[in-house]
Amino acid sequence: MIRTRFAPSPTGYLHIGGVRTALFNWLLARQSGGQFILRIDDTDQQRNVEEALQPILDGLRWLGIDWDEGPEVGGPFGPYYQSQRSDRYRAAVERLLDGGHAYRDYATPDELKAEREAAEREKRPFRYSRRFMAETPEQRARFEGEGRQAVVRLKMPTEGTLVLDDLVRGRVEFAWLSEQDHVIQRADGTCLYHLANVVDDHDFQITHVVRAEEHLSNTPRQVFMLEALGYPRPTYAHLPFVAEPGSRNKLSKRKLDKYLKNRDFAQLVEHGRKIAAAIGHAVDADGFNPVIVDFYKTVGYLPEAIINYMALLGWSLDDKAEHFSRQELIEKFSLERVNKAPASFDPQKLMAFEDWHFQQLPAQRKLELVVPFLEKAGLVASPPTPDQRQIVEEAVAAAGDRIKVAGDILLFPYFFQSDEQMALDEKAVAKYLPQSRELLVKFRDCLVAAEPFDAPTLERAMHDFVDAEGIKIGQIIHAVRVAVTGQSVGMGVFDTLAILGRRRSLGRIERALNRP
RNA sequence: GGCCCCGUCGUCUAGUGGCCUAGGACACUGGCCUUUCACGCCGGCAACACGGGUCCGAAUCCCGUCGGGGUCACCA
Repeated sequence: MIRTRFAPSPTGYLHIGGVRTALFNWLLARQSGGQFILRIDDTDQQRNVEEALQPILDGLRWLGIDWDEGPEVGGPFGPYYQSQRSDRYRAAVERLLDGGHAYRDYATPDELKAEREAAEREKRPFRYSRRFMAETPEQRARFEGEGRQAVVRLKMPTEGTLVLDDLVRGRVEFAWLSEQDHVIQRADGTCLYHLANVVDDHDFQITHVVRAEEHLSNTPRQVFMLEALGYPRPTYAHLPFVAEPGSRNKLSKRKLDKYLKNRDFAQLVEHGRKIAAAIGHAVDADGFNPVIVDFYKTVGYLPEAIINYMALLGWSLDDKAEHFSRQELIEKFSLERVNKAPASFDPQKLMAFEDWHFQQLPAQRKLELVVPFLEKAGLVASPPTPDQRQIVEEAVAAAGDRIKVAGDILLFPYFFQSDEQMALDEKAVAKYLPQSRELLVKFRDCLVAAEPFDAPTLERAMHDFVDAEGIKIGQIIHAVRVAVTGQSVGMGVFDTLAILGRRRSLGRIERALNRP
């Protein structure tokens, strides 16, 4: 029975790199009929754990990464918050102390710092001298008499090597000598992450520890602890991390400004901001950032597209397969095929996956996804009237793959705006309207006469008009578009006219003609 | 700096000694379609970090170099 876990800290946001780690853990559990556990690493007691956790939980749920045990669902091994498990950790510390695998250390931070600096000066690797180690009551009494306070440190071995068989890394060796006597319990009695991690993984019966590569170097101390505690060693798999676009550095939420210098990244952000602004969502740099999952949710990306893209960031099935459904990923995923090298996040490729997945959707589904954006933007009633629904349906169909993200419906606001509300792109107006004025006046009559007022009829009407006038279609079609939509780009003009209907089309042309 | 990890087109990757004059995808780019935009179609550019071995034969194995990253907290 495979049991995996994802252990986020309540930071207030779900990092895209975290998603990949969670996904791989989830996939592994789901494909084997095992369990995926969510544990909250909140040992550095913050104020608003619940508040800082909610976006993470929401993000995971939105992505379809559900957990069998953890916050909000409970489970037989709870609590699943590290802050509520301190007695478990203290008991483990006691056992480590009793077994001689850890010791109380009374060195002050300054004394420690001095040792570190001395080692650096002499250009030798630092290793704590254990000068203030206390293993007997007498020693403790003496140090405490000096007013010192104790932390608990691991008493790491000084010889031999640890051999780790990592599912993605292969065989990795560490010399015990180069490991530090890490602190596992602070002077105030609270425990540190590594200890908590080992205890929890054991308590929750985690069989496979799948986590980011940055934890590889931390593994020896964890193995030391779990062996000292008599726990079985889980199977480890250290994933390459998700890197910045065009670099090998770890992707970081705080470096958005730097990423914005990357053209593709800037494009993605700009596209997102436009949509977010239209629906009244705050677009400040901190809360609205493509490194965070919430960004995609806000803009209307498909969770299955993000899942698909993330799965391929460091994993592949073969030389061809690109598009996977959730179910296919569950069936095909394997840690053996996870890459070792970091994979950098490519906004354009994500968008390509989004596009593909969105175009797979049936019209009805697209409609459901798109309507909330129009509602939030105040372009349709909530819920939309039957007439509005009709227009949305036609617009989505006519837009075709121009809508890649649900929020892209806002590219076509003019269907839902009154003539007065519709914004005019002055540059487009200046470019196409003046020289086509006369033609536009004449073409108006074709629109009056067209029967029925649908795209094929209108197209025929325009071609007849063009033939009769002896002009090129370009001399009239752009003017019509600008007059009717206010823009120079968009979906097919005839579709646009048909969706707008005769009355509104004529009204807008009239309006354009009457502009000073 | 010590220790550990990593190194195939710009990016994600296929590749486990001959099928590789290195395949696919995204991006870029030329053309077609369309007098918008998007899609689609056809074509192009573009990589085994470097140097030594081993071998009849190396992107694939070994050694070294270089480069990148991670980690060395009373953070997680």
